[in-house]
Amino acid sequence: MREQEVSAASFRQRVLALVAQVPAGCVVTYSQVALAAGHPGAARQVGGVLRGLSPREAAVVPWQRVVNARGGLSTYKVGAGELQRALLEAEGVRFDAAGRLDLARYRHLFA
DNA sequence: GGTATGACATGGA
DNA sequence: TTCCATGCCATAC
Repeated sequence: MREQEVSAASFRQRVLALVAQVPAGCVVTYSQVALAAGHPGAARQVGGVLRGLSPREAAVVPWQRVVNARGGLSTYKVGAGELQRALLEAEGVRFDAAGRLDLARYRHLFA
């Protein structure tokens, strides 16, 4: 999606476009996505968008690369958390004993 | 069009 | 550093 199209899209569309930009092996926080989408403070809605992803969208958008500010996973669906962690580890992201990843190391910054 | 909801963030204890 | 309460705001009903 081009930048013009992104700016004209709804918050939901922007979130999907932004998350799609995150390269493998990197992650971003909900607040980062909200800010980049032009709605600072709407971090909660980022989760709301990902919550309602259709199976087809979930297959295209790397939703597993979106984590909370503590570097932890916040998936609400039982099982999704394990899947998310497995996907990230497959991309080279390591988790510590507390189940959190090193944001300072894996965080992706939007342009 | 109003109300309820929620995959978060942040500050204080 | 962890736990609780409060604020925020687009979506879904």
